[in-house]
Amino acid sequence: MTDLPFPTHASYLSVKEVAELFRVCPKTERRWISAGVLPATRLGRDWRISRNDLRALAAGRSNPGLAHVL
Amino acid sequence: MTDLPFPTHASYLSVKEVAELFRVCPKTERRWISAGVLPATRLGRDWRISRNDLRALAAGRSNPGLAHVL
DNA sequence: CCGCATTAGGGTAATTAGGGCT
DNA sequence: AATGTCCTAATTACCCTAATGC
Repeated sequence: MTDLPFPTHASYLSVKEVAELFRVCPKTERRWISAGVLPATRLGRDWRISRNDLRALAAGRSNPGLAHVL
Repeated sequence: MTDLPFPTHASYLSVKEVAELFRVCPKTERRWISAGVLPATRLGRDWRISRNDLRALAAGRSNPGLAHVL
């Protein structure tokens, strides 16, 4: 049911994909990257976010629901 | 047939959306989050509630109908 | 090399979180 | 004790244009 906006086996996600998953504006996500809150790698012009770093971002505390998705 | 206040396939919901679903003030819901009654993930400034957690909560409260919708 | 499509980045208005009070 | 309303500060979303890659 709750389809992921990216392949389940993907290790690196685009800004757009992460934005869709968490329902935030891509711009906000780029702000997090600029602020160093969300680690990301620049590939050419755009950004790639690693799944592990994404977990770390949201899993500051216990997040049962997060494990199901990431 | 009841329209949900959020996209059908969304994995994460905003406080506002869940508040509309339960028909409570967003502030009340944030209090539930603070109290640990409702698991949630903080992304930047905002909170996101996992759909799975919401299902679990509904099921735990013997609310099969709601759990089905979620 | 040119045009098309997509993403990044800037500025501004709107929304949210949190505290105090009822 | 718990919920809802009012208020403020900070963050976010929407608008646009420029830049990059294909």
